[in-house]
Amino acid sequence: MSTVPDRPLRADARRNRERILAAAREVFAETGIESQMDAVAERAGVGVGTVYRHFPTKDALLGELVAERFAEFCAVAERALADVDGEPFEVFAAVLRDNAERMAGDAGTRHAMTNGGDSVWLAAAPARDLLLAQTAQLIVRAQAAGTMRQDVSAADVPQLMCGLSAAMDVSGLGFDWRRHVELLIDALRAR
Amino acid sequence: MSTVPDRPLRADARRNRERILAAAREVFAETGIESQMDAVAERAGVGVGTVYRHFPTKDALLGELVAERFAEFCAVAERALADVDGEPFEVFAAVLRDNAERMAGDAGTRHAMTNGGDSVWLAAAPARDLLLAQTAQLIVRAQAAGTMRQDVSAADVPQLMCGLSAAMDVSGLGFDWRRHVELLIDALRAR
DNA sequence: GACGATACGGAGCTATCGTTCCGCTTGTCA
DNA sequence: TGACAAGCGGAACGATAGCTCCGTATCGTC
Repeated sequence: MSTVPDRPLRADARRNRERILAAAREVFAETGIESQMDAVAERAGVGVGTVYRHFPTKDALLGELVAERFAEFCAVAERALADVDGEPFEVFAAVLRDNAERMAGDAGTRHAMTNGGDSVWLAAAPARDLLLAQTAQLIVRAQAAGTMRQDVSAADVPQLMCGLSAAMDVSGLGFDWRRHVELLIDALRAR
Repeated sequence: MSTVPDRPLRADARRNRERILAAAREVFAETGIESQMDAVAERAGVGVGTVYRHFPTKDALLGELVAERFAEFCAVAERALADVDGEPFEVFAAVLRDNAERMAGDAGTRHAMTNGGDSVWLAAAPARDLLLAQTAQLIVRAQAAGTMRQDVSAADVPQLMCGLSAAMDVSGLGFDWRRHVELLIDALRAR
């Protein structure tokens, strides 16, 4: 997972690495995955060469960002799992809403998910696996409480969420992703 | 709306136009929107210049294909509207399943919808508007029958279907679009 | 069958963008 | 403070892919 250097980085290198990641988050979020490496470098106040010193390819940089985002999703799910008082289906629904909100603010990850190559996914794979396992636990709880459809499986969720995320980018008029999430949540609710 | 020439095309030109469209459908469906114009030309047994004579830009060609697909969707919806005997919600659901099936077999339109520029949508706009109107009618019927959620609006449908279509392309393991459609249909069903 | 308009082919132009290369700078450690 | 490794900058390279240009071929008409 990600690029963990053997030796500690020099102070300026560490600083630049963070700057590059921050710049990449911004630039890709604004202009999408098509943004150029030069744009990332410029935003970071750094030369392109420096970007490539830290991330061997564009996909590696994208992968790092996606991995970070998935780590966030995992943290959200972790907190939800720790909540043993809330109604299980509502806890699950809140996770979906939260993740959707994060995706809505991050065009970069959205584009990377739908257009990025396998290499992008590779970097995020461990976090994705963890997230799937956490999702499965949340589902089991809600099903035990009888408030979620019994036939829902953990695999349904990423599929629906990927669809949601992609729909956010369709350049049609008046797409309302909050409405979309609610419809998906209702689809999974027991009836 | 598409390129309707003022004068009738010469016989060979008309033949080539059809060949190019057929080739484009195939190539884009197989390799996605990233396929090169040269590949389309080769498949059509034609030079690139000829492709550009018929379609001024790649987007124009893509737009034509998307417009054709939407025309198909409209035809499906038209037939559904003519069916006054079937249970209205099931008639509506059948339209969704049918359209999903068509999208599943056409990577070109899928990619054009999610990655194509506004110009691609422009060509399909009239068909899209018609489809939306037809969808609205199908919805009204099903709601009148009490088998569809009362709060569903016509705008919900393209949003969900775009998401479905995009999810088909996510390079994760074992995505099952048929399952996805059924979940969406259930989301809209009255409870 | 001949002539003009229409259409074709495909080599090559051009712009874009990821990536590399190498001379220069800066941090670190003794 | 000096020396050396680590890091930096950004011009330039090369591959890709959309698109153009124009000499040649084909169609429709008289």
